Amino acid sequence: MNNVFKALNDPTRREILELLRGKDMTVGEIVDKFHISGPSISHHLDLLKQANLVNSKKNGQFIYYSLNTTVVDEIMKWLLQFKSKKK
Amino acid sequence: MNNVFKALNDPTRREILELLRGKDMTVGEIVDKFHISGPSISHHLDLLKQANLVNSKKNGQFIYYSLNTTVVDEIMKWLLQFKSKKK
DNA sequence: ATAGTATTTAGATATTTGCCTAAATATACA
DNA sequence: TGTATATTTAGGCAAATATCTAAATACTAT
Repeated sequence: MNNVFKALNDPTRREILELLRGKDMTVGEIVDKFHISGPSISHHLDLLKQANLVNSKKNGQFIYYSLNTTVVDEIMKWLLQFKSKKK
Repeated sequence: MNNVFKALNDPTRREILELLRGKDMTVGEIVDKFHISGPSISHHLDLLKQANLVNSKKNGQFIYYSLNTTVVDEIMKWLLQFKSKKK
């Protein structure tokens, strides 16, 4: 859970997730969407992966990143506890 | 939104939120639940307040902190976008 | 008024984070 | 094999963060 909130605590990483909502993308395609170096984007993707928010799949010399929404459910579940008072 | 994820990106602050789910608490009561100095807890509470995740109300020399769940809905709404593919 | 309790503000320090460039690795292709 | 492209790893630096102690502020009560 720690990794998840850490991953979400950055505007660039959140924007990457939103991009991936449209379609799977290679690192290079993602890099082109930002004014940030490749290595930095690579690092962001690594953190997103550690949080299980994205998957990656190698295809030739490209690596495609895609959304992994299984963790999203967990976050929502965690958040839901606050919508009901604990007795 | 940035403030919210920033506020949630700390185990102590998340634990404070969970504590407040049970009942409103004074700063001192919260401090007693952790092995962290008063000023540090005060700072955490400040960040939670900036994120609109808690409210505070002065009562004599005490300040009571309580949950504010209005932002929780916004986070869930943001998260929900990932559960449906963008066309 | 003085002393005591509750909380915040200020200032210092160690750790973490985000960014960069340069170098390393992996694959493709001529 | 040798060169170009895609991505990651490594190393370094500046800014942000979490923590602490000491001092300031606010209220209570003797």
